[in-house]
Amino acid sequence: MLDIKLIRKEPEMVKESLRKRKSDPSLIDRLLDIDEQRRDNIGKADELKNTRNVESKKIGKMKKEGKDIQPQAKKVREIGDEIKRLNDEIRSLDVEIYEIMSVIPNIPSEKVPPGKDDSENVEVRRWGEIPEFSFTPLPHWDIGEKLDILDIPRAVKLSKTRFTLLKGMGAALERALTSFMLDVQTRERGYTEILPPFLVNPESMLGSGQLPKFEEDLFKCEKYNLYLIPTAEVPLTNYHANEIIDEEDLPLYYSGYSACFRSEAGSAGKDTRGLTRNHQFDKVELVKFTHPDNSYDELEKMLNDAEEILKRLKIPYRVMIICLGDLGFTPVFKYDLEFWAPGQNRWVEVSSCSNCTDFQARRANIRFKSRKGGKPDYVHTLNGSGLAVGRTLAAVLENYQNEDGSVTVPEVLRPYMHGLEAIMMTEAG
RNA sequence: GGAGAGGUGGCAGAGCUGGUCGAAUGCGCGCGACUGGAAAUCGCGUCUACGGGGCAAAACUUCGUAGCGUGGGUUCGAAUCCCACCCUCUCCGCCA
Repeated sequence: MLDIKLIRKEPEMVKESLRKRKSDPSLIDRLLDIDEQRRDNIGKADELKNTRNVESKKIGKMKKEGKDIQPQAKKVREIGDEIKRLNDEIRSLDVEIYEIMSVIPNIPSEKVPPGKDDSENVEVRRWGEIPEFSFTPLPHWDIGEKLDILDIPRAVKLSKTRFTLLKGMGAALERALTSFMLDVQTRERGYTEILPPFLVNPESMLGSGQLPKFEEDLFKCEKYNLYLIPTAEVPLTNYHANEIIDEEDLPLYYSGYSACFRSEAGSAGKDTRGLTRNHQFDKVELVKFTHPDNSYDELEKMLNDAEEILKRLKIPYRVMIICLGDLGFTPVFKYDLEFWAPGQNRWVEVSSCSNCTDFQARRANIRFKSRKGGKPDYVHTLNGSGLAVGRTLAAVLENYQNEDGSVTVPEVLRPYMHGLEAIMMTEAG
């Protein structure tokens, strides 16, 4: 949600931003028109309410004095009818304003590079050596199948396509990765761990920006009016919804594991194999609530927190800045982390770290205030994956595969795997 | 799921035989006085949103409106009455 005052003040700038995002800039003219009507009506209604309050109080006095209140009551009732009419108008204008406001995307930072789609994202740095194999490295789904730790056909039998099932050491490795990620973020990087609900109400989905525009991407539990979360960003960001945080307490860092559920509408044909794009996956999420003055610095730190996981796993990756055309609805600036997948001979996204500035804070009504007074202001919210667990598992399998079909367990994960050094054919299952 | 009780400001807690209630009181918090400093004490202050005016603008200020779980209704007027929904607590049932 943008600030309506900003739209009033600089409509051309907002329109230009919409044009760049291929949204319809005429929305803004419509919005400003309704906004003016609304304010006009509020002014009229408030004036009438004032009159009503004054006249109404007179009735109280008249009653005490034993006078006939009927003529006065009739007069005030008529004022009330007019107020009711204006209120109805205001309400329908409010609805229309909200409908428009909630589909206007955030205004990208000026630092976002131009570009029409993900092919124009900008690489900022690489870490690690791309490994050389003396054999042809396999994609993770082949590795997983051979080791009998990834069973997709059975997952499909149980559920439907685009669901997966981990077995034996595969499941254990997923758990190890999750614990490792959470331990790093909570014990070393200052995040407070949250294990959130995986089903949330529509208000929460509105707060973080999934609704109303992206309903088709969500799984809904119709009977209970709840949605399965597509990321822990939703519950973590809404954690402070409708609250005013002490300025002294900022920044706040939260990290949480959740299963994530995405309908993947419109992704037919993409990444159909393996762990890369499924309806359900595990993720450790990072969310920050920061002072508006330092959200960009905090984004850099958050990016480093996500990178740290890949560094310790010794998986080569690169950092990308997302260009205008690939940015999405909510963030003003976004980094992606992509690991090198030798079995697929390509880079695969494993994390996104975004600064959403006050866009979500406005929707979810998350503000901060100094104890010493002053007006509350909206916090900035940031979110990032730290990391997507399923894809990280894929990264481990592909980067740590050996010629005999075994997979070496990365050193940092061994404490979480009871010291296991490698997953062998014979140990499968 | 059944029975009952209840949801008031940062917290606790009055008000709930409708008008003078944005709402007593206490705590907390902020500023000031006192003090070598602190505690205690005393004084002042302390919600938010929207709309209009003042200011280049923000801060701020002034006027008005709204808000006592949420949404409707009754009434000239609702924290107070009625309805629906949500939530919390206690007991029972069920259950990992």
